[in-house]
Amino acid sequence: MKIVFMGTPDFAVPSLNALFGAGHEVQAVFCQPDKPKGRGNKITPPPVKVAAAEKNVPVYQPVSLKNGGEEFIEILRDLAPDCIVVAAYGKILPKAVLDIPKYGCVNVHGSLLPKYRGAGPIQWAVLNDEKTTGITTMLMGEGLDTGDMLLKCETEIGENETAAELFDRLADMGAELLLTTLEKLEKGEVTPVPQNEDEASYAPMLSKELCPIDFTKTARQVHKQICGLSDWPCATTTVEGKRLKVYRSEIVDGKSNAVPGTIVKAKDFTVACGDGLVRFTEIQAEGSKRMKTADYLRGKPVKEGTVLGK
RNA sequence: CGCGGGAUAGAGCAGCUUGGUAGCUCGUCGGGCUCAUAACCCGGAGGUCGUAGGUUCAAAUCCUUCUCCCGCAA
Repeated sequence: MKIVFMGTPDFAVPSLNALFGAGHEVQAVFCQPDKPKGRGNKITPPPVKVAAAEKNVPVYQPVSLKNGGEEFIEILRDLAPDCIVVAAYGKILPKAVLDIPKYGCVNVHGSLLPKYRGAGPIQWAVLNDEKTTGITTMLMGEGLDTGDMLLKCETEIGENETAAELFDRLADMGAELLLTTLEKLEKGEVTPVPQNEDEASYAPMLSKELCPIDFTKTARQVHKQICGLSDWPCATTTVEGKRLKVYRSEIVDGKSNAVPGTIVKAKDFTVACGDGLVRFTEIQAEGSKRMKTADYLRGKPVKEGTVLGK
């Protein structure tokens, strides 16, 4: 098929590469403009742009497809793709674009729609302690992730699985499901199913306001917060006034009457929550690298009785 | 030129202010104790102190260059 691909972050890269691998003709790639990022505010190209450049595919980075994006819509009309594939592109496509391809615009979304529409479906599924999540492919409509569904693929979320790990798994699953979807779409073997609006929920982009750990919550809630925010933006607390990022944790059997946030076992960084205990297993201190908690404690032991977050 | 922290043995750190013997916790190897052990005791190996210069009788330490890593803010 002649395909135009639209996507921006890492999540979209496996899908793009899958299109190449399956022999589709990728005519062009659209992604967000390069943005200042990280230390020193260096201009950084999105991962999809890098992946496309390796294959020598033309890359377009319109600021908008709605206002002032007419020239890009002309480009799309001239290319006349059979299908536009969208994976975490980060922009709403106007109807003028949706109407161009013969087979429509196919979106790869990281949740079991209609749940978790929006920019952060994978992380929110972990944060909310969902047992399963998955990938949904759909024909895009004008709303935010509201289009008719094509295929789904479900997977379990591991007890200690971080959002980053799930993210990688779903990106690969999405790539696979995308190929299947295109195949069936071309053969007319798939019937679009409307989403049930009553079951819809919204998963907004994560913000750093979610990061500070509230130890008065249950151990399970704290644990899932840590998993869901890892690697980014990452759950945080403080030790003796210094910031500590927590990348991984485990729920520990047992109870403590200590004030929530108290380190009850210094040897393996077990902390009391409102109900139950959690153990940090991978952390990062200010100015230091991310490391296993055991490594951290060798150089900077913590004291039992220390209360975190103060 | 956004702000700041860092690079020392396989791992994590201290030492730097006030230059002068390479230190701690752990791992590793050997030995001992023990019914036994991830516990305890004794001993050993292992480091161009990130790179390149400078100052000095002498630099991990003071000055400058470069590289890499990290937090914050966007």
